[in-house]
Amino acid sequence: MSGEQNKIPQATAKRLPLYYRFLNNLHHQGKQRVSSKELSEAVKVDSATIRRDFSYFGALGKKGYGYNVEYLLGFFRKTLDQDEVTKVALIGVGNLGTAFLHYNFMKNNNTKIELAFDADPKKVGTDIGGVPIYHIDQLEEKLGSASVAILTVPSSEAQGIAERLVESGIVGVLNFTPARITVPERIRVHHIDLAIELQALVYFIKHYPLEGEHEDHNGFKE
Amino acid sequence: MSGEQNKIPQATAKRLPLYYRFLNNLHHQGKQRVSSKELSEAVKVDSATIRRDFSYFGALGKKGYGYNVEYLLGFFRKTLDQDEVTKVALIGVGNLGTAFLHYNFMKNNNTKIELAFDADPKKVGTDIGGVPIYHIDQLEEKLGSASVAILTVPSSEAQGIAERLVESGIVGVLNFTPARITVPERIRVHHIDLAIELQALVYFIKHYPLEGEHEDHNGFKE
DNA sequence: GAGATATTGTGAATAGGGTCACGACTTTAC
DNA sequence: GTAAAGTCGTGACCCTATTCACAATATCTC
Ligand SMILES: NC(=O)c1ccc[n+]([C@@H]2O[C@H](COP(=O)([O-])OP(=O)(O)OC[C@H]3O[C@@H](n4cnc5c(N)ncnc54)[C@H](O)[C@@H]3O)[C@@H](O)[C@H]2O)c1
Ligand SMILES: NC(=O)c1ccc[n+]([C@@H]2O[C@H](COP(=O)([O-])OP(=O)(O)OC[C@H]3O[C@@H](n4cnc5c(N)ncnc54)[C@H](O)[C@@H]3O)[C@@H](O)[C@H]2O)c1
Repeated sequence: MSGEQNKIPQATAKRLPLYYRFLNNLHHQGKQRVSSKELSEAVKVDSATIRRDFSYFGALGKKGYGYNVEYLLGFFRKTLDQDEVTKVALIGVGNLGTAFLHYNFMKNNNTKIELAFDADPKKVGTDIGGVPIYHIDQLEEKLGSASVAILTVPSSEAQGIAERLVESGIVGVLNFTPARITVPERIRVHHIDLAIELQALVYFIKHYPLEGEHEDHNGFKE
Repeated sequence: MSGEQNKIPQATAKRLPLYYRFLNNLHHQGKQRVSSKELSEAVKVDSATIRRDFSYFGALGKKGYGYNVEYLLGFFRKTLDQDEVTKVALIGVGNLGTAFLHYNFMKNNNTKIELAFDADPKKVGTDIGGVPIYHIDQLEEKLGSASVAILTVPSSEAQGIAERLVESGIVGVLNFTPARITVPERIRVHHIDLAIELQALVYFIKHYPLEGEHEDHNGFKE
């Protein structure tokens, strides 16, 4: 069922939502055609990479012309959305979790946070941005057909909750806690570790200073 | 200054804060030695990769023994510049920005959000988690020696603010907006695009379902 | 319609990381 | 002291992704 358009590299798959978003922008601006070069400037991805990415889906463009925005958009809509909304559950309505709920995650895409869980009785029973908050004790009972979970609980709770989620049929986890959770191999876990992202950025700045390609050395002191 | 221990792969550099964090845990647990295999299980990184990562810094371990936790920790502290705090400014104290300020970013590391900016007069003048919030009009005036910025403004504002930040001497940006900003080459920008992370996770689940491989992949000889 | 120009799609080369597998060395057991 | 067990550091290999560079093909100009 899902295995037909098979060989798309993962790196490409991660860029698809980005392309999709920018194509939407272009479409709203009334643009009818776009070249890989233009798109490259907008999304900051090399134009050859864009052409290669698109080519995995066949010949979507026309030589000497570029790509038809509307056609491309329709194509991505089918490819990304699969006209099927994935239900997402959010666990841990604290600082981060609340922000995500308010963001009411996606306007034009295939995911929706349908429900949330917390251990705090003050939060249970309320809703944020239309998403109801249940008590974590009701996890198994309420989870329903949600297949993806966003994990924003304290890190000490992460492993235990992850196990319950897996038991309840979740197949993907977006883990914002610093804990590295252990789950069966069939479960996909993506870590987003904000503290590490910041530390890594600082490390790169200090250890791999980017040269401004112009020779103008303005005061890099030792 | 920074160019001596040069050839560390970026992938390695991104894992260093992770190692550091787990080594700290081990140290607090009173553990004195650790093998790459043990560490591997904790951080979910292949043990050969860990050894390779460490080896870029020289021979930090002892054959037949493993690594001395305290020594390794001291080494990473120096390498990651834990002693020297990088000042960070946060721009846009909305849902996400507020969460970050409350998190009071890092306990055991080298970065600190020192100040924040927003355009909303109701927020200006207050502080969150001890971080003062200034008006965005005072950006140039107050920014001081902050060298990194966290960007959590509406995406329409991102490019304009980024330009002002660059003008004011910022060298790194952690961009949480969906906008792809254009900056001089010497500026390092890391994008964290939460919507895309979620979409990509969903895409992977649908198109690359992980088989629950019962066969464990411990291809150890014998 | 012809020549100039634009742009794709892709083979080939390059870059970048991850993993295997084993020699070298250390520690542990007895 | 000797043998067994444990673990590192790394050469060799493999895989994935990126980039170059160009033939093929389309559009545009007049
Ligand atoms: N806020 C940030 O900026 C930030 C940055 C990086 C990482 N993180 C990580 O994200 C996670 C959440 O951070 P936060 O700032 O939102 O923390 P928080 O303390 O504000 O929120 C945690 C929420 O989880 C709830 N909770 C606690 N135990 C629970 C359980 N067993 N089941 C269900 N809910 C439970 C709490 O009631 C609370 O609402 C933490 O692991 C943190 O380390 C946060
Ligand atoms: N909240 C989320 O979960 C989430 C998820 C993914 C991406 N994002 C992105 O992160 C960014 C922030 O999201 P948010 O939910 O915190 O939005 P928000 O609207 O809650 O916050 C934006 C803040 O920026 C301030 N602001 C507006 N214009 C400004 C300016 N010119 N200078 C300084 N401050 C200004 C506003 O006053 C507000 O406080 C957005 O670009 C959003 O797309 C947010």
